[in-house]
Amino acid sequence: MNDRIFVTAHDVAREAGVSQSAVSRAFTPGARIAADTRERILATAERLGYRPNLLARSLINGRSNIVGVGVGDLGNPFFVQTLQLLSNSLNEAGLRLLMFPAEGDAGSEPSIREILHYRLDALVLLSVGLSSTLAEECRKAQVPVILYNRTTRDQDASSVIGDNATGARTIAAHLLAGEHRRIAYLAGTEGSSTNVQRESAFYAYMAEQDAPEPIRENGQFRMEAATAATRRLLTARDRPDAIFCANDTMAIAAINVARHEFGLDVGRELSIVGYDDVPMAAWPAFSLTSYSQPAQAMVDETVRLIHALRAAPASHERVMLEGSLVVRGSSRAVRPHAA
Amino acid sequence: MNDRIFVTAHDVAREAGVSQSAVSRAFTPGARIAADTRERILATAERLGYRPNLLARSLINGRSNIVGVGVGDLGNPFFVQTLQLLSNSLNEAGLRLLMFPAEGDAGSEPSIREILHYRLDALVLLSVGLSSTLAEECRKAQVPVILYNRTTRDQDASSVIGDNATGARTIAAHLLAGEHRRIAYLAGTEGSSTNVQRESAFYAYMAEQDAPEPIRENGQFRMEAATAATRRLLTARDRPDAIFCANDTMAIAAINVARHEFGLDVGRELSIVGYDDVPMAAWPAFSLTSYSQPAQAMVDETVRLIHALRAAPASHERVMLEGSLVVRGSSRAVRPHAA
DNA sequence: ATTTAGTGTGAATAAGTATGCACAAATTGA
DNA sequence: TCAATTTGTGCATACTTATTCACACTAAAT
Repeated sequence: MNDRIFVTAHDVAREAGVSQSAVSRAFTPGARIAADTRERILATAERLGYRPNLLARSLINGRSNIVGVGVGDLGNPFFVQTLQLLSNSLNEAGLRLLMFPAEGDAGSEPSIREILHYRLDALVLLSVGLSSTLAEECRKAQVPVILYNRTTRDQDASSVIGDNATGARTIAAHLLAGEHRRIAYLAGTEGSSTNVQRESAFYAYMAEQDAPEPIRENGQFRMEAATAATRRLLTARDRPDAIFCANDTMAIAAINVARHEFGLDVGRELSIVGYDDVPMAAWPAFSLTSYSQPAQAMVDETVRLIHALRAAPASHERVMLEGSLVVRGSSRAVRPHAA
Repeated sequence: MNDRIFVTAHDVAREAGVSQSAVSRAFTPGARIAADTRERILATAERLGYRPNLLARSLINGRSNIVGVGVGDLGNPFFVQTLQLLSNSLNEAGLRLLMFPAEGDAGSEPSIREILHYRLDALVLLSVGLSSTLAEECRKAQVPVILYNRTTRDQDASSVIGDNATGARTIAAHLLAGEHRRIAYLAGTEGSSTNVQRESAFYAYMAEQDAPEPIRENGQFRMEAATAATRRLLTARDRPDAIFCANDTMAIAAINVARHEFGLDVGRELSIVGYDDVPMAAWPAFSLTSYSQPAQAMVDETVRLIHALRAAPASHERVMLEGSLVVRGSSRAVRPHAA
């Protein structure tokens, strides 16, 4: 059965005329070993094609140098961007990225449960919810959890998020400055902390300013649902003249519908604002006004947290980072000069 | 140092009054163990929060159930789509996905080399080249390599690709049918098999039909380079009336430049055709004519290959799948009715 | 009743590496 | 020169689980 024969430290030891311990030390930075012995061992190892078996190494020191990353919908460019940045940062930090789908739908949680037992250094969930049973599993398996772009009431998990309240309020102020009369809110997944924070801050600010209550539709943070929701909004009698979409994916769907199905001049007849400031938002085809999330900074914080949690697995920390409003052509910033 | 205490099979054994062997057998499907003993052990394990350590398990049976996936530029939606599909398929097949950046740039190869020694079941490279030294490393480490959307002369690697020659010829025929007079080819990364195959088939077909030789620019398969290349093309005196871009990412960059920087009516004044048929190509904002790659089928074949290579690591297989032309608004299919 | 086959279990070992401990050799200090 | 320290190395063990072997026992068969 086991027909794959690998070169082991013993093979190298025999060939180089040393003990297996010496081989191990040659590959362990800072270990006590003579320089020339080390050289000879490394040369022999190179010649035989030996590299330490990382599984065995992980088995001994109890940590795998692997970070689990659960991703939801990769149709969302914000996750893709995050995944790219995270992949690079983890690699530079000498950590491996074990990726798995974690849609929160059927069949995903068993997968997470399985993966937990790789002695993960940490589990990062990208915009994925943390069920209480999963939290319990992680606690049992002693795997620190970091929620990315989401929080939870559960105190066992760390999180890295943007300042959604400030973002939503800034956007509300921007839209009100443009003197829009009928403003809609295209919500993300109901119950997700991200949507709850953006929505409540948005509605609260509108109420503070005595603006009429926004029309509400739900786009699930996804393109298809947002497309349908935008159609409903634009078909309704009291069609809005501005839509705040809870993320950029939905905003781009909204632009597509408004421009190509309803022939609207986005930015003049209808303002559309998104959230995240994904790279695509800057494309001239969309020129989407958006509130940026500092993706690189959020990833940096995530990696810092991973290191911190390796030292103190039981601790937890909640990080919140600021973004900024990026005004582009999809929204008018000031009162229109002609009615 | 090792302050994370885990529940081991011994703990469960002691608690359940059996031996460690019995615990192992309780978790090994098909092992000889009495049903009631098994039940009792599983219940105890559940109570103690025990799950087998997958690292130790992998160490023993010599395979990790982990598949390494090297990704290049995640700015390319085709890779993102592939990654999403692959992630789901591997998960369903009980395999884990270890992702790492493999741009082919500096600093990436050491990472691959490191990762190889996780006893990977296979290494899948998404549109990433396989250097001869890396091929040698993989051979030494007995890790089968699968090149996805690329091939190599090296006979040690398996590959899954689309039929680039047929695709390029079909596109050439499509453009010639539209009676375009000046056709440009926006090339991908020089030397990549994907670009070589598309380019040579495209040029060969044009020559066969006695069409003038295409203008050539290089866009590196990337958006930024393609943007600059398109500017050069459209600024030149003999501006082309059609551009075949070697992938959709470059085609979308070309559309952005043509439409928003040069004010061209894409599809009437200038035809733009891509390759891959990524989801974005269907958006009305682009409506990009493209030659589809059967992403799901390619991923299915990849997973099938992984299983085949687990059984016979030394073998290799080259799979080529057919796509089809998807005509949309960015190109005219027939002769324009008015000159 | 006795052999045969089969079942369930534990002891022992193996997978490949890291590391504490002991000891020899080399170096330092007086 | 001798004690004290430092350096380099090997031996043995540990990490955790899967699996072979041997043994006790039950059930079937003659």
